[in-house]
Amino acid sequence: MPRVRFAPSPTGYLHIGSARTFIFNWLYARHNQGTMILRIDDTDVERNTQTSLDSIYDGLKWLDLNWDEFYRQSERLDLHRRMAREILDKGLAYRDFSPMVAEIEEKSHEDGHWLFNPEMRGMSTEESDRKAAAGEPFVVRFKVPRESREAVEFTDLVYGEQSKATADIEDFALLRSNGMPTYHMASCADDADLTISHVIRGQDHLTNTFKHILIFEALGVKPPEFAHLPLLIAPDGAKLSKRKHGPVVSVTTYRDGGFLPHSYVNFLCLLGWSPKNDREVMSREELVAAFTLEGVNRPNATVNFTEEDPYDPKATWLNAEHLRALPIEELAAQLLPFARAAGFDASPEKMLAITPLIRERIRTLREVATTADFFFADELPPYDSNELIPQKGDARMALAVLEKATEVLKSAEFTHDGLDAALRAAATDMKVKTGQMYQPVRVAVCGRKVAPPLFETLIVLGRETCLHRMERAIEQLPAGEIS
RNA sequence: GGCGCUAUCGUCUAACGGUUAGGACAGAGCCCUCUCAAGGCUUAAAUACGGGUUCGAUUCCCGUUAGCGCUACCA
Repeated sequence: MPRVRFAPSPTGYLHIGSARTFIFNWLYARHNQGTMILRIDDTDVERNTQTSLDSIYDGLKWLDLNWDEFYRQSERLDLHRRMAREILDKGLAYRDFSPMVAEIEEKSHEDGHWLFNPEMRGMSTEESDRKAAAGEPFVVRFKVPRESREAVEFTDLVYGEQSKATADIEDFALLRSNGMPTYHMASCADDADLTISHVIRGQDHLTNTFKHILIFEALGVKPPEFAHLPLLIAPDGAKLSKRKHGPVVSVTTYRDGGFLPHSYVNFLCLLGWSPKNDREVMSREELVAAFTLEGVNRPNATVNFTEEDPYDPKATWLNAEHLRALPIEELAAQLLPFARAAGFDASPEKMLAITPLIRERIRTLREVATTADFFFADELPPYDSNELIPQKGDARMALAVLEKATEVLKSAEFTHDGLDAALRAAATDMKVKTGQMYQPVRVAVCGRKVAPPLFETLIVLGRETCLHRMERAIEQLPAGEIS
């Protein structure tokens, strides 16, 4: 039974790349009847925030993603320290009493690659113990076995055979001078203790993996399998970041933008993974059934957003697809809060009546605001009365048509067939094309030319509202041109 | 700088040595039609470059270039 984990550090809101990492872990676990573990990697006390933690929970909840076990690293510090101590005692690590380098830049400016401080690495155990006992601050560093071993190797389930010369791995820290474990130490200690079988994470950790293998081996533990995921990048080629790309990197942007949680999960899955059979619109069950690590691609994937449109067009299209696949009742229920947020006095009944009319005209839930507005307005907002004039017609025709239609609507049966027959007959009667009949009526009741099909719209609006709006339209007609 | 990873239409991707290099989104056009959508059809659009290996390379190897990642007492 595989055991996988998603281990975010609560230092920002839930990033879409993190969300995807969770999803791939989750799909792997569900596909293989394994265990999904959520582990909060909060060893960096300075940068952790409760807001960030809340955002992670909110995002996962919205996406309807669950987990089977939960841990917080901050509650497991004893374990991390004990394991670090174990490595130190085995002589596989050493204390480094060098003062902390203030400037991060300092090291990177050096030409060569910093590996270790010979003085510290070579210090005798006695002296090291004495200095430690005297209270001198130190970090514990892993003693990378450059003499005894040529390279560290492993097989990545996505990227294949990996190898790195020990000569290229620096003596990384295990414990900070304040006693807190570093990410490498805490992560490996927990992965070992929680018997994680597969570590599925971003490719930015690929080169860290060599260090992690060293830690597992020092602990006398068999390393888990590793599967690294291609990164999500912005159209400008850079890694997605809030500072540079703004809210597009947050999952809440999509939630607030009216995306269905599952369609968004579907979209994220298609970034860096493919079922290899051209399937794109997939249910959650289908994703679980189709997901394998072999299907994960190696190149980074671009999230295609622009200044004008923060949403990837494919995400929008997928959302429209899922929207249409929803039962009317379900869609109406999803639409309701967005309608209310737009300031509409929306009742569930009315929403249910409108939903079939807009279902194929909206791509996101939020578009209910611009697509269904006239259904909810008591009084239509001002519109250009010239729009009432039919194609190849004039104000005189508009007036005639509107008056005729008003008569028809007073008595017509308010059903699709009833309205169709009555209005069509009226058009024939007046010797105008049906379009010349329908368009003025549409503008009169909707306040614009672009709207759902006319008869259904009239039915939902009801006879009374329709007649009122027709009356208002006739009043608004450009008077001068009529006589 | 060092080390690592990657490279197919604008974007997401398929083709695990032999295809007219396929699909989807976005774009263009046509059809359908009471407008707008939805739907149908059509169209344009790619193997980064240079060497090998091979009867044959998108596919395997090497190099170049480019992008990304790591190189912290961040994760």
